[in-house]
Amino acid sequence: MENGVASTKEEGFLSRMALNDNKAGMEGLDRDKINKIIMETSKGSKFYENELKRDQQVNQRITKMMLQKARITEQQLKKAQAQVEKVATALEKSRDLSRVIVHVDMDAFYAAVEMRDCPELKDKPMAVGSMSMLSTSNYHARKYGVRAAMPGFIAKKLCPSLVIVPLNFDKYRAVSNEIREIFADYDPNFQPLSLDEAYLDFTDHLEQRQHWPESARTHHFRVRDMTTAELSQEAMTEIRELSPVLFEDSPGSSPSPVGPEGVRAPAGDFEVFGTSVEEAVREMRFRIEQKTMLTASAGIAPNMMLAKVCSDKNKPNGQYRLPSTREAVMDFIHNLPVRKVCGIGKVSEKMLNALGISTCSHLGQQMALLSLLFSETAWHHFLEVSLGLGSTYIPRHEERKSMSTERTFKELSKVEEQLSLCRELCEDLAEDMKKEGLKGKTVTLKLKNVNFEVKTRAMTLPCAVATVDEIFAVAKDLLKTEIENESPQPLRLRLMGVRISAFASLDDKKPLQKSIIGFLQSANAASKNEGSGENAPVIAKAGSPAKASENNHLPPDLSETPSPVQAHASTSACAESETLTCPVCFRKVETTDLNVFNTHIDQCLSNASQKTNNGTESDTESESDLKKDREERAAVNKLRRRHEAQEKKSKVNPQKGQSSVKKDSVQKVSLIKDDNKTATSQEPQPSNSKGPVFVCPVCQLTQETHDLAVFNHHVDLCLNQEVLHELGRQTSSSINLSPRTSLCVYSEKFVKSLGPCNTIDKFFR
DNA sequence: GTTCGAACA
DNA sequence: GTGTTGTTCGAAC
Repeated sequence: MENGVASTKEEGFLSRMALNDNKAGMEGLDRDKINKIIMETSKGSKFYENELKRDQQVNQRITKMMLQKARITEQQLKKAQAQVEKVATALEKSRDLSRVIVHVDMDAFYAAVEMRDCPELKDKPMAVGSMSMLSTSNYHARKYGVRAAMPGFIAKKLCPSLVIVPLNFDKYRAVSNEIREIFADYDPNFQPLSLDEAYLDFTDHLEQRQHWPESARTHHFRVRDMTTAELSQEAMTEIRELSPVLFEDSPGSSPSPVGPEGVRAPAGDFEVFGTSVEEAVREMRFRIEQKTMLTASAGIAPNMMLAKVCSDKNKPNGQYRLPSTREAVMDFIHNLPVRKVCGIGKVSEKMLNALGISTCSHLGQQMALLSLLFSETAWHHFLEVSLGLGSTYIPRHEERKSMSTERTFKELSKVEEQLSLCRELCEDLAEDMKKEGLKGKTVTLKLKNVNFEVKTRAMTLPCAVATVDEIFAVAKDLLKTEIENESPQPLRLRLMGVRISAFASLDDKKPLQKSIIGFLQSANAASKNEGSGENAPVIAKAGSPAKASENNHLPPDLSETPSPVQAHASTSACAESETLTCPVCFRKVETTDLNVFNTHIDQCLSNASQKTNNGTESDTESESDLKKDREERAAVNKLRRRHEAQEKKSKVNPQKGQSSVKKDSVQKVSLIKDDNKTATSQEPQPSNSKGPVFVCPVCQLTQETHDLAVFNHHVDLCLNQEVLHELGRQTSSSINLSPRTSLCVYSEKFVKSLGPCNTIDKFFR
């Protein structure tokens, strides 16, 4: 109520830096004094400067919004109002008050666990985390303004006697498992939000509960569960004192005091809970407390949005039920600060405040305006909030959409260190991916420099990847590009992260993967037999049978790590086009079904390998087949030699030596060359070489690189494909190209190419 | 459809 | 001495 308005009239300090007292246990604090200390401690730091910048950006957004508002006509507003009413009517129709949704939230969870395990902390202001960052604080500390997401060193300024306890996730996870077991008794499909929070649908439980005998609603105090026979009254009192570790003055509805329905045995060793919602929830909280010696708070409401707000109402160690009537809901919403609503954070709050909106009823009053100033998704959400609506269905199990790992460190500017850190992150990520059996197509690199500026760079591959080498191949390229873009200045990093997303289900990929590996295996065997110089080692690396499925045992040497193309060659192929070209017979396969395509390749491969086997292991092969085979090889070698000759010339002078290249493309290449003539083809280009984009003269596609060497690789690659297709045209009608010959065309350059891996994709088209 | 920054929990 | 993980959205391309 009061806090919304306060941030609109901030004087001099950044609203985003100021104390966020939107948290239980933080009412009635001396905000001004606390904010002064926060500002004084922060001022001048890089972090502060960045926050200042971001605050100004938000202010600009607000200015823009206000200008937009000023241009809105009466007529527009009227029309908007009609539209809003239409949507509101529809929403109102869908209002469902029949579900009983509960949001449970452990009180100051990490801090409470630490206090439970170390009673000396009980009466001290304490927080869990480090000097850099606190995860949570106990209620003593909150009185000083110390709260979650506050750096420890600032907290120490606010409260010099603060005890900071390091995080112990294993412990919290163990407790979390304990409470989840209890949740499952009330709703087996409960949705955990974090280690200490969950949504539960109590509807079904309550229905059954009505028929439960008292015995099923009777729960014992902890002492009863102890194996030791009888505990003295003193011992029991002691345990009870330990239990609500948090506070003396809890707002109410604690699981222990008897409610109207509950029955407490005189000795206090068991309690019978009633059949109402409140009783059921109180029982759940009681059981949590008995099991973990920690308290929880809960909110009971007809939907998730409201339940979450309600669980905060009587925190700590309390619960609040919002009756399931429209009237009660609307009353509840009326003065509710918008910031209390899940999804409305400090930026949205500030923007709404600028429009004079601080409570949910304001929201309802201004909906027409909001519908003109905010996106559809945003104003629909606002409208729902203003009507007290939220989801009544708790999703069972949401599938993960991304997985990431990131690390903050003290300044890292050396390229080698950055690369090796990047690899470490990829190793961690790959390990996690393996645990969940995931593969993803999009790799995102996250960088934060010493000025706290965050950048993300992503690359989507045509095929899902999972191993260290595959992920690192992409992340490394992304990182290298950023390093190049910054050069000659170094990237001064304080954080690096790697994320993988766009998951493919493993079932989709497995069969095809087998095929490609088989493909490369045959090739490897063939190339060894043939002993054909340059190709052999490369093929062996990408597709040697032992390493094909798990090629994360490559040497850690950075220069030896595979490029994305190589990574793909070893794992997968994707097909998203309408027709697919078989890499073995070069015929177009009219399908988008990878399994069908796969079967086709398998067929081709088995034909081919039969031929190969026959050739090497039996004498039954006909002369003509042998001859054909030799012809194929001769053709491939001839084309390859021709291409190599062209390539040598083009390395020296890209304009020449590419006879098949169209004129206009050549001009583009020469333009690029002029721009880069000072750079050697081996070294990353300095930032001043940004100039024109590279357009491949063969495939006509723009290449995302400023490095001529990289670009050359790509052109080589395309030329190789030309060779392939030329060969394909020559042979598709009469000669069935065997895997070993077609594999010869995977020249070293192809496999080593740094170019984007859609080249492989193209190959399969 | 992809990429990227931003907001949010 | 200002964290980590994951999701979602909107804008730009």
